[in-house]
Amino acid sequence: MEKIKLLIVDDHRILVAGLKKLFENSATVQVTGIAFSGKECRSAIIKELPDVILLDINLPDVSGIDLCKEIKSRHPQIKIVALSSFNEYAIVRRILENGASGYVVKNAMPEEIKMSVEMAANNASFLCEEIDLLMRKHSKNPIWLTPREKELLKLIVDGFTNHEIAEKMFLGVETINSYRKNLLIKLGAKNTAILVRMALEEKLV
Amino acid sequence: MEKIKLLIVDDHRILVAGLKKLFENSATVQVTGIAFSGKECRSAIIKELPDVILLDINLPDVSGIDLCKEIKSRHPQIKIVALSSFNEYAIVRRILENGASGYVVKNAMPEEIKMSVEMAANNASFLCEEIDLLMRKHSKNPIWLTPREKELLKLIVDGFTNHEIAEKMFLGVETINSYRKNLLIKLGAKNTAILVRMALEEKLV
DNA sequence: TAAGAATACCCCCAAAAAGGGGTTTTTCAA
DNA sequence: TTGAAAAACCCCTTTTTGGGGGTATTCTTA
Repeated sequence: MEKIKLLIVDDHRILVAGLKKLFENSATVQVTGIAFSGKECRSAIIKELPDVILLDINLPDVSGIDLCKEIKSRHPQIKIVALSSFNEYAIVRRILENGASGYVVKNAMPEEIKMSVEMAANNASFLCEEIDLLMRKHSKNPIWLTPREKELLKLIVDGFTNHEIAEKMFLGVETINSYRKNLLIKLGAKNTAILVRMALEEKLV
Repeated sequence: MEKIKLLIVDDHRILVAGLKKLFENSATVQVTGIAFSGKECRSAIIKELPDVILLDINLPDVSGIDLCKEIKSRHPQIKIVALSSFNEYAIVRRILENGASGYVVKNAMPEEIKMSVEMAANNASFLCEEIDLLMRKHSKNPIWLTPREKELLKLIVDGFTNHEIAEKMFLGVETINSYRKNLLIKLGAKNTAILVRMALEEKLV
């Protein structure tokens, strides 16, 4: 059986060195390429046709989420494992929605990283322990805002008054008022301060 | 001349592997120890008495800032280079105030990391390029709040009304009103939403 | 096709915040 | 010791928000 061809995409040079070392003596995985940016990643894919990509979602030139989507649409057979420092629900959810087979935080155990690559290659999905826990916790009380509500929330966070928002959204001030009150109830926020805080902390905008 | 004795403290195993590799063939630096937590760090210091510590400021068990302070008070001769993913002014400033000789982001070039350790050992300070730029930018318009203003801002972010804040701070509501208006002017914020946003984004609280 | 969201609108009113003016006392450093 | 900054207080007014009720469309999906 052939070894799994792995492409590592991350601008953290030291981390990449660590990853290379991790797979150095692996019987199942072979690191066939390294890329430090989205651009390098694209050309590496064409050159090497990897089976799995370990993809940092914070690259200097492109959003990891967009890149993930792009890769999956062009090469659906390539499996992607997202690699990131963030353990935030919104980010994980978005990257999984965009075709990633796994998500591993950078301080995960080496075994978890190895595992994630092998699982991905076998068409299975994998989340490191920390993220798995996070997803379970959040799936209990998912905060789901309608597109319109998100739009409004963003404008509130940007500091516009109801009057200004009404103009921007081509709606009546009363409508904005209703929406706003609804948002407070929906998020259990007592006032604008809490609303803004939640929006920023939970990355709702 | 003796080699610089370096202790690496970071819970990101892969990154640590990369760092070890980085110094493997170094003529000037020798990695004498590895620690994956604050606890391990403390015992490693006693055992090995390193010259320089590469210290991740996001350890699982302790705040890197507190740990840095603690180490410097017990072993003033040990130089500390902070290692982090964050490029935020408030964090960098705080860690430098607490005795760090340098600050390097994790996606810095390997040369920068080597440099930072050597500079630290020679009693010089070092900031990686990205952080150096950040510090220059922010030193132009430092946002300085008085202790009382910070206290107030925190309560605003926590969603309390002027009335509630007045009770908590044992002050009159009018006083809170004045302070609050002053905060808006000082930070150039137009309303509470912007105030909360700035407080969170600039880590003023 | 009927229920349920989501969207958009309306009124009243009270509470809170924001904008404008001030004063006094304390604290701390030049 | 004398200023300047910080801390605390006060009044008036308008704007913005929040709390409580509603109603009427569309659009989707079971």
